[in-house]
Amino acid sequence: MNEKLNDKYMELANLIFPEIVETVEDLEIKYPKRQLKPGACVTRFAPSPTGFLHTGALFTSLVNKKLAMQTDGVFFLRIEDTDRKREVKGSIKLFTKELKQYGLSPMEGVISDTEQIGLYGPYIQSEREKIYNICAKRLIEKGLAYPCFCTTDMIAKTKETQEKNKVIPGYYGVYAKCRNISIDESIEKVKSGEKYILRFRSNGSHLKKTFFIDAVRGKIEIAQNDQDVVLIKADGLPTYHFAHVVDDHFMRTTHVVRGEEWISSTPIHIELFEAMGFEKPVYVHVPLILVKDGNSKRKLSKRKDKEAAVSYFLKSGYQADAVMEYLYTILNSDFEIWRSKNKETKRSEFKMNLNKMSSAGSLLDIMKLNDISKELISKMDSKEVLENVLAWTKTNEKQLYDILSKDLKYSKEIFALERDGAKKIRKDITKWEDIKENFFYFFDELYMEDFKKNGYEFDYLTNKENTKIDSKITKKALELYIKKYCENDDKQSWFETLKSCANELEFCTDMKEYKQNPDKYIGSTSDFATIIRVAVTNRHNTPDIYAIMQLIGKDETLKRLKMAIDKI
RNA sequence: GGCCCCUUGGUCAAGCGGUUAAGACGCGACCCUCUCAAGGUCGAAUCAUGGGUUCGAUUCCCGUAGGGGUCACCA
Repeated sequence: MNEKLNDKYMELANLIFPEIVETVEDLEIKYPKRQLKPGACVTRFAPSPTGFLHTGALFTSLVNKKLAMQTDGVFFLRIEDTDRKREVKGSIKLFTKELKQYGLSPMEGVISDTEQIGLYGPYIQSEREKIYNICAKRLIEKGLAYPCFCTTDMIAKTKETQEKNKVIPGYYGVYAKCRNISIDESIEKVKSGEKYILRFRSNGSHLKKTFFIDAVRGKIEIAQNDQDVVLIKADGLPTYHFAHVVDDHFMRTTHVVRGEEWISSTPIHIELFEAMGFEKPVYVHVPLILVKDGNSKRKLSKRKDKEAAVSYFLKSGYQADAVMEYLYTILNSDFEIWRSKNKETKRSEFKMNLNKMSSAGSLLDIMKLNDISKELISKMDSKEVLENVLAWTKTNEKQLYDILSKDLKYSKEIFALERDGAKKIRKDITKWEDIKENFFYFFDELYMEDFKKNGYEFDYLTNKENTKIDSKITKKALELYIKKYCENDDKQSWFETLKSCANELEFCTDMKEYKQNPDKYIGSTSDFATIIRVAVTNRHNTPDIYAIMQLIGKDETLKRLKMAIDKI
């Protein structure tokens, strides 16, 4: 009796896959276990080509690659393009490019839009149809998969009824119509050319528990899968679940690192691995990166959040390095402590520990990224800054690029200010996008542009509380200063001149004295300097004003001072 | 709604039965100072909640609440 049933299964399998002659055993030989040292982890990043690289995906890629690197394992890239409807052209090219930009290029698999390397390929799922079919055939032979002739409409109706009757929705048990038809009938239907898909015959029960050890969270206990999930869709391609099991087995993945949104479908995967007789990988479900939305948090959304695209950071002028450094702070809780003790050490030497990964999703903290980025840029010398700024402006801010390129020596000098050889390095560049706002006044063209747009920033002084400084005093100060200004002064005498001017107009040149008796004076040296500063740079917050005057030169300085007198 | 995951200051978080509950970002004050940034010093701010277990719970267990995830011929 049993033998007869087995024969029927074989018949069905051959009917469905007549062209498949290879077996699972052939695949085992073709894709043998990898010869790696004990403990080496084989990981992969497996995105679907639906657009750009997502920030959350960047994080999982990081964990994947890090895990492989620190164990002398392998990190490969596989493309999960089994949903042809959602495919966006050019995604693969973009993914590989963006991974590279962030230093996360795969060591194996898809390495560009035209190349794949490695012995476990093909690494694009649409090219692996045959492999899935071989495995599916085996499942049919074992009676663990069956053709389902239900239409999507029928299934939708069943679901509706289930929801109305408050039973768990899905294709399982008595609701799995095609599971329960006789095998002879199945064979007949296939023979007669009825359309079908392939479903898994689950033996699980949602009343029973299954469990797995998650490398981040520990033991996770969930109800067994009891759904007869789809294995092969109408278009002949597998669903994620089936492809995951087949691919990660034959690509010999040891650690499946993926976002925590996959936890709830893991029981399906477990059952599928067991049905195929494959060894299960270690699951590493990493936390999601969240974003604040009103009072609550939510997953970074491709549609709503610009930060969801990794390109956003580069476009804004963050360095990939800063983004990675930031990602490390959520990667392992003790990274920041390690970093404070190893300031100059490469991140690659930091040992990641999956136990120390937070299991709660974390909010993307732009302020923290800013701080990291600022710190990183402060370590560059002027040459490096200039190179980076040129590279960034070339594609993102052409006008500034052209201006900077005109006189590279001068451009380098403005970045050298309070940087090269300085005891206290100026830390005011967070990202390259800030450059224009911070340095525009070094260029006449941009200075005028800013003036026309915003006018002078003298309000900073005249609107201060209890200030005695008004436009009349401002004008007087500038008139006096322009007479005394001498471009050949060294810094010391420059400052003396400034102070004497200030003194003449009853500004206090002694800060302590001024603080004690502010009423006795018009303002302080600092206020006086601010008047000059605003006239020359149109900003009240700039680096050393003496140095700026030296750099832009006498003519430009005088021109701006005069202009200010005129325009106030 | 079912199931699962998560819960220490505004944010990232250390802690793993006894701590003055680290540190970082952010915030505030002061110092320094020609402004701003930086730097220095100091400060405000956290164990979601109710029950247990225990001599003792932030820590262990159970419940509750809140947040998140997931319930496709999408991944």
